[in-house]
Amino acid sequence: MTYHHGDLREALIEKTLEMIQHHETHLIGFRELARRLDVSRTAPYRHFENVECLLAVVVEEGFQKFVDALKPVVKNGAFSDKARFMEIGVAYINFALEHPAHYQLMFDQRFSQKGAFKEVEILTKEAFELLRQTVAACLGAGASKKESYDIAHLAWASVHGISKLIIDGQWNYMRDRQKFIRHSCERLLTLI
Amino acid sequence: MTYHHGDLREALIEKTLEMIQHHETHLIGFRELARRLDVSRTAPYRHFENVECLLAVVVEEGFQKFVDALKPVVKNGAFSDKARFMEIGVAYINFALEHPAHYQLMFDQRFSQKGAFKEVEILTKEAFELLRQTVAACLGAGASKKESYDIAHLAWASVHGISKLIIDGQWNYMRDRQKFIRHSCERLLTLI
DNA sequence: TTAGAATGTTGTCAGTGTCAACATTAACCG
DNA sequence: CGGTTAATGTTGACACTGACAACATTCTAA
Repeated sequence: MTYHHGDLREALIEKTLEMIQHHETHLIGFRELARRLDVSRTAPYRHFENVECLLAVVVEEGFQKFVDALKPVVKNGAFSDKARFMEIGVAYINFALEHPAHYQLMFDQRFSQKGAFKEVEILTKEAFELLRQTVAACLGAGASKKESYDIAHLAWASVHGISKLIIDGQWNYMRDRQKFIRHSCERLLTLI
Repeated sequence: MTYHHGDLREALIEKTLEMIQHHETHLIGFRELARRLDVSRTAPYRHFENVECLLAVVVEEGFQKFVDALKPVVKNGAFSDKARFMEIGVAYINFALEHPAHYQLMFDQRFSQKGAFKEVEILTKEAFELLRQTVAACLGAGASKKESYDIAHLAWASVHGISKLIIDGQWNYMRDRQKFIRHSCERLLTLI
């Protein structure tokens, strides 16, 4: 047994992700993580100032995965612009539903407030740009940039709202969730 | 100085609301509340099983206020059906922005999961019905009930998404928020 | 008036985050 | 190679939280 762990920093991030996937977000904490990694309670402090800083890194990784999930759809040449817009919506919501706890964390107030966590901010913008450019393509050359921004923001809000309401259990009574999602994303095309 | 407080239960709810309004949600807890109400640390347990149960009551009051804020718009005969739909959206978002912390709590996962907190569930449905009936009126007699449900759900998601993204600080860079909100609610009319 | 229910208090335990002081190991430099 | 220093891990301590049990006081109703 070594006194030094090897790569505790990475291990902390991994275990945190694991706990998030297992819906144990409420149990995440330095003491619990240390216990699971067989290390002393304050060892994590050598790698992260506090729990929030660790979570911020996990959030960054979430947005990275998020962008990676959306990019194939955005780059897929088989879609028309409008079909692409719709498929981005579907892919967005499905990502959220496949990683609910992670998605929650990614959009937690803590990481978007007061400009701390700059990396997170940059990645969010990157994801948004994927949507915005698709909207701009749908609108054609005649439209203003502001209009593409407005519509993209509204579309973002719509898919975010759907994701949130489903994840938070507000629509537990709803059957045929997938049908509703596709249907809604099709409907959102009328916004353009 | 009386040994008994008078109405500690009501006082706990009031103080909790006060703390929410002062953006001190993170400080809410039985010990802190007891301290502020000049009562012993475990006195709150005589009135609420645990903190979550206290919060559930506060959430109920939130939905009550919410419904009260939307009703005047719904009942206002001066609006056409479509204008009413739009104004409900604006009123919805403005309620959320005027009571951000309370709104957050109202839609917290904890109170909509697994059918506990039935009162909350009933009030949510009541608020949704206000929107759904307006949508049904817009659609006219020819449309199916399912269609009004689908569109109302999507519209709900949209205004919820806008509210959440603004409250959570994701759109801090956005100027002319009010203009965007009205503009978006107008755009949502194309969904019908 | 008095027994029992309601309400409030104190003591205790387990859990958390965080800091300071100390121990061990790794890395680098002469 | 050996020794100094930085990186990393540990232990102890403190303040805070939720929660339960045992006890105290007050209110209520027979």
